[in-house]
Amino acid sequence: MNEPTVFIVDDDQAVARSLRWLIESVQLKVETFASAQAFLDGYATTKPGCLVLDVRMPGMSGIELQERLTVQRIRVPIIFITGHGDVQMAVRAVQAGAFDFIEKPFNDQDLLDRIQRAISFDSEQRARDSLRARLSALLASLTPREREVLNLVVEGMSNKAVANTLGLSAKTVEVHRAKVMEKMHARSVADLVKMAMQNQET
Amino acid sequence: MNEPTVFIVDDDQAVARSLRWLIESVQLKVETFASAQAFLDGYATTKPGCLVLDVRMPGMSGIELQERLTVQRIRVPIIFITGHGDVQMAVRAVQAGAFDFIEKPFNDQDLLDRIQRAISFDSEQRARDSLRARLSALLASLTPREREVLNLVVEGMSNKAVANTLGLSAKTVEVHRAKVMEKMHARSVADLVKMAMQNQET
DNA sequence: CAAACAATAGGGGTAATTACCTAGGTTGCC
DNA sequence: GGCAACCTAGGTAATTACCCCTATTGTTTG
Repeated sequence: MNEPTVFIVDDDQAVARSLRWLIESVQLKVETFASAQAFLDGYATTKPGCLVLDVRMPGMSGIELQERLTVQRIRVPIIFITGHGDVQMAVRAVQAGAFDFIEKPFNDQDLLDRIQRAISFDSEQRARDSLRARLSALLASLTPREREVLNLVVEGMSNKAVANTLGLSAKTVEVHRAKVMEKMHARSVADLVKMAMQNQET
Repeated sequence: MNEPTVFIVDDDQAVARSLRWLIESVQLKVETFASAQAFLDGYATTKPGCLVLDVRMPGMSGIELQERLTVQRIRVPIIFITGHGDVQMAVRAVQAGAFDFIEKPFNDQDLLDRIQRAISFDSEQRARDSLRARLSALLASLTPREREVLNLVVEGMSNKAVANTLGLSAKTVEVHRAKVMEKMHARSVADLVKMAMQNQET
């Protein structure tokens, strides 16, 4: 599960086989799918790696698959492969977040290089995502009241100001605040502010 | 200076004229340049707007101009216009930050729409940049010692901890800290942390 | 229904921050 | 030389934050 996989989606089995052969030659794990739908059904988002995707396929096209993945917030890096140069399609795909877009015939080493870059990108992205997920989990463990207090503390308010804003006694705010610090594993207000900022930036 | 300008760079004067006519028809300011070099020489980075740029030109190409602008950190949004579809070039240009890349013949309204989007993007980008510039100016007004103290405070350290780290008395740290708050126009540690974070994120 | 949790609030004490004052030593510049 | 800045540091008092305790009320859940 930890080592990256290159997912190949191509309806042409001969192409898929030769891609598999090429990519396996550099000791990368490969999984092939004969259609976009097969990929949607069979892909486990927890697996790191990247997607090598044919643009034009019967049924769901590669572009449509990209759209579906975007809607589902699945952000596996996509390297499109296309047989015939359509500039508009390529530009739109890249603007929509495609990692790369290359034309056949391509240079084998060039493709391998791009795959390596896509895998690195995915790895960094997963690291960022896992940080954010841990943060969200911490925030989710707060009660509604604690979240309110947290927000006001992050705004720079003192306990007394928070108490006035929420119509509570200063004592109660102290309790909530201490609980927030404990639950968030924060040792200072600075930590809290940093966490809150990181969380809202996506 | 405040209203956006569409900069057109095209060696074909007939094309430049017809683009100017099209764009001026929607009450946008236009400046035309007959070569990439002319644009580099004549463009004032303070002017908001976007760049409509021909890919292929004698002398410096549109792509080369994009590279030069990137090196000089000039981030005017670029809409490339090309006569012949080169997928690799389009993809590289977009990956390098081009705002858009369209082929001739293009739909007039489509181009105008993209220009409007580019102008909006530039406007937002300039707003972000000016915020960052103001922040940098505030930070630049700090003395070296104040900056050290700021960094440690942002790390979440107490005055005493800062004093120990820097080999100072707690009293001295208090003075620096107060001066930092005043110079940064911050009313709380939370403000300081936010400013420091925004500044390091580019 | 008992146990756990959430929200409320008080007492009492220590530590830290903030605001106000003074003041000496160094350095760079006109 | 003198002025302005920076860095240093002390006193004092008010405010605020942090920590350990108890306690009541309501809700949720096994």
